[in-house]
Amino acid sequence: MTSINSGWSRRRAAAGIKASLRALRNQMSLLNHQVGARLELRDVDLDCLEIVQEHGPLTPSALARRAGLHPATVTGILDRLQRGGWVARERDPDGPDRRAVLVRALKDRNAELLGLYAGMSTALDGLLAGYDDDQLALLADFLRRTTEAGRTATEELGRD
Amino acid sequence: MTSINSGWSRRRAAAGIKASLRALRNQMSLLNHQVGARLELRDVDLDCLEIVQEHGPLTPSALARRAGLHPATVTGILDRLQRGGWVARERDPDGPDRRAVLVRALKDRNAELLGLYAGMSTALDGLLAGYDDDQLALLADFLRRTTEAGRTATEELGRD
DNA sequence: AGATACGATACGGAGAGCATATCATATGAC
DNA sequence: GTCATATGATATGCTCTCCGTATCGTATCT
Repeated sequence: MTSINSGWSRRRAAAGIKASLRALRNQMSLLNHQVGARLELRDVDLDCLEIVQEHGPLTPSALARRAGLHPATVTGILDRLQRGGWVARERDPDGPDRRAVLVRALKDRNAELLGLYAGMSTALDGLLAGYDDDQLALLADFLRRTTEAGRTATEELGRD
Repeated sequence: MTSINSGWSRRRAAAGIKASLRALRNQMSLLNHQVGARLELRDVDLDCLEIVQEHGPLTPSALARRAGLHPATVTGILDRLQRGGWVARERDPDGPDRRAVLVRALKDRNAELLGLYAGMSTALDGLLAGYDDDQLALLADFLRRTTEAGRTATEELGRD
């Protein structure tokens, strides 16, 4: 009895978490859209900027692969990001591949960006204050592993 | 001493969670992008479809407000979603406002959509199996409250 | 009733995204 | 080495998206 009920309630709980995850992604993307509008950047520009900030410096083609975009599309995105002072294109004449360009995230406008996320950041601070250290660690670990699962799933869909 | 160290480590933990949240949003959007590509839908189409599925049926203008888009843009998005059989536009001649259109999510292609998310869903099932009921409840509550915080932050940026 | 506001969409222009071409550089076979 | 082929980044041109505005129908207010 207990095990049956338990299995059923766990399934419900898991489904609920998946739905919440979808809703969260959607809401955060809506927030990103507002932020991008203030900065005159497209959603995809912010997506790419985030990749460069987290995984950069990298080449435009590596960025294109990671973002699932055509290399020519990335050229246009980088033009906008560079024009706005968000990234720099670096060519290294002494590098191993002189065709390659390295895209590096600049910090010049970080404060501005942080400012636009301030509302969310403050709300999160308040929310997180209600958790003890163990719970925070649990959340961090869950987010990290879910992201990793997302990366795998994305790559699987991207192949072919 | 302990309180100072504790405060400092909590701050680090909170910052880490915020960064993980950003990375997670980004990765899930990349996954969505791949899903959308398979369905010949733009990212924004999937965003809107999700809103309709979760908060619908609603009018195009309500959807535009929620998504932070121009009403004319939503017309085009709904054209694509309708053409693909994802939503239906309903006009109710007996409704309180005969100008209004109601956008309703259809279930016809739900299985197809679920299939594209299957990789992520399975990975999540495995991940969630490692948590007990209390931990699942903690995660669900965190996701729900974070989404709510995101909604507030988005609305604040959207006003003006 | 008339004036005004609002919902949805048509239309046109600016620009995004991408397939392809181009040019420079790398890599491999011989 | 030399030639052929592959690869990185970007230019070019085409299609489609997004959005400002106009339009049409309906609702609301006085």
